[in-house]
Amino acid sequence: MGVSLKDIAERAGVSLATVSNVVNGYRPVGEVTRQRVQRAIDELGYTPNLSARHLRRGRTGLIALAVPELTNPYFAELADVAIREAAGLGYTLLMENTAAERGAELALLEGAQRHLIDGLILSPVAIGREEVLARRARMPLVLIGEGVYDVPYDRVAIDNVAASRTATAHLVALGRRRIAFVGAPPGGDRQSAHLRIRGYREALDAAGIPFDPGLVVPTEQFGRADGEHAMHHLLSLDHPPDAVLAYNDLTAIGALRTLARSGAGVPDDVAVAGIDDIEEGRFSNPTLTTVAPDKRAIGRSAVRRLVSRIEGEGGPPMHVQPSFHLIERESTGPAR
Amino acid sequence: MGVSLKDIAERAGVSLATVSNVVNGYRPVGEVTRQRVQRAIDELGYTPNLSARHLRRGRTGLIALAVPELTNPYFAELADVAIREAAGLGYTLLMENTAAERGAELALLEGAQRHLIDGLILSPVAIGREEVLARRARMPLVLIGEGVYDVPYDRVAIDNVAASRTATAHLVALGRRRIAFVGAPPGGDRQSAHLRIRGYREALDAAGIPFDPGLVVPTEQFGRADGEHAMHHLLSLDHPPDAVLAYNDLTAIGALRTLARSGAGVPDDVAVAGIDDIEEGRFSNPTLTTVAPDKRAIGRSAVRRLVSRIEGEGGPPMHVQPSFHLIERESTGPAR
DNA sequence: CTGAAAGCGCTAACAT
DNA sequence: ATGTTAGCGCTTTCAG
Repeated sequence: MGVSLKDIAERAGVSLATVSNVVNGYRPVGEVTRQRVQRAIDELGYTPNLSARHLRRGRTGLIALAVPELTNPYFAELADVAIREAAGLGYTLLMENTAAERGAELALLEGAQRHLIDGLILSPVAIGREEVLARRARMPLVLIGEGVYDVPYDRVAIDNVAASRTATAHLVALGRRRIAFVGAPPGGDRQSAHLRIRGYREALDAAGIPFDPGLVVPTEQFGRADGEHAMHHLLSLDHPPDAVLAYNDLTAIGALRTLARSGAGVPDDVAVAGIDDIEEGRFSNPTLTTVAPDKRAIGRSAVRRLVSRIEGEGGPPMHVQPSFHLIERESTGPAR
Repeated sequence: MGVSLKDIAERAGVSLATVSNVVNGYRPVGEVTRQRVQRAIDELGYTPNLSARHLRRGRTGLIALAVPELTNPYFAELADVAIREAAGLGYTLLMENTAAERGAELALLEGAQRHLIDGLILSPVAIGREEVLARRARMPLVLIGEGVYDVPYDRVAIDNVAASRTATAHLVALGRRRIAFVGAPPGGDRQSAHLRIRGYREALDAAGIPFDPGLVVPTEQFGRADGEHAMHHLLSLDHPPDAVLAYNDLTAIGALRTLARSGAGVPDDVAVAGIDDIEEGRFSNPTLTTVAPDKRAIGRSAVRRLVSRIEGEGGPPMHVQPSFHLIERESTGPAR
């Protein structure tokens, strides 16, 4: 194997403990000794064996970020922020893919990786409040998104109702009256879709526009293909919508695709808006109006909360609510 | 702490070794004993402490996939495949972001994470052949992409010259004569861009089309914004191109954006093709013609090669060359 | 300020 | 088929 503390201790003519203290700085070390040790470390190219350290400390320095889809740009962008933040705090972040499967989310929740990671950031979509409440594992947990709410864990999520209301109000202000919502939850699960629909309805109510259930289209998943199919369905209606709010940017982009293919003008015939502000929407044709959550804040807060808990911070669970803002682009803009 | 082997051993009235063998199956265990041990494991909810196992075995079971950009869909899709493959082989895959920085690539190459990971899959873009040859670390290494070639390590990469040649030949076959290349390397580094330019030139030569250096546009990076700017430049030329091959799909999508904004017709006025086959290009407007590398094969081969080396496979370095194929979509299709 | 030594939980070599 | 035990490399008491 490689160079160990013992090698350094021998070379520098000191004890193991002293070398350890030079490395970790837990106790003061005399200047002369420190230099001798440091030289030995440099000469031999010592780096601590993390497995041994972890075994001894009972912690691994790893945390996991579990998301329903790795290839979803929203989560990729979030992961990017979270990885940097974790590194800055001395932790390594591991990505987990739950594939939006109940079993996977549950397993993680109950400590599937308990010996590998010190804590978990989970974006739950397939499990509900009861399952989180029934959790028995003690590993620190931070939830992101509004998939599960009102549980005794730290949580980081924007106000989805408000975000959705804002986007819908924008469509209303544009003079749209038949506003569809694409991306309702298939079964009845998927809490965050419910919240976004609630915001949508609130904005409709506020504008005195009657709610038409026929304009709310359920989708299996929340990808581009789902938006594409849902839009297809909407265009086949007797009275197609004049605007669409999609569950997220990805489904919105799918909708744009169908509209382009059908020859419908966007925004002239149909205005389209999404939620997430993924970079793809800044380059789509037309560019996509969206609600931008503060992804930086989400990623950083989630990691910070988790690390605080790992390092022993007590206190009641916190709910961090990062901000969001509407970004108007071509898909709801004036006619070109 | 949690439940340990010792607890199980006591509960089941057997030795540590026997429990270990039930868990790992290294030695046969009597059926009756096995059942007693298994019951104890289930009742106490035992899971092995990985740090201890790693310390003892001298391996961590972690491997890293280091890419220049986490938010690039190509790498996200690759990571998705690789994570699954690694899990299937009993390893956990860690994502590392080099941000295309020389220092980061070099550090990883030289064993920055040596005690955390058993092996590294690296997609080098900022370092060159010499730096890889000068490597002193002994940790197993697999390179992906053609950023560095002809080095004594396993490598997984498609034939970039051929891929690019194929795409260019397709544009030629469409009757295009002024074909631009967007995404040349800025400095002179970035080997894979060179290879793609070589393929582009070969196809031009084969068709008897003179090479026009003014149609090769360097870009800082290889993202959407870079394609957008490069296309802007091309449209400002006295004789703008009638086709564009982009370094990758992302830059191609940036080019599409500029073309849409300028009112140019795609493919009528300008045909556009990319390389990578990211899902985004299947939904862009117009949809993007691209060269699709076998990402599944790339991700799986890279992980398998690495794991083989970690587990002691010797032999000369292998070069795996997954296949690719052209996918014709609207951006080079007939006029709508 | 420094040293000695216990022990984290596991695997594997050696015994029975 | 099962048991005993050394030791992986580190941190952290307890002594000095």
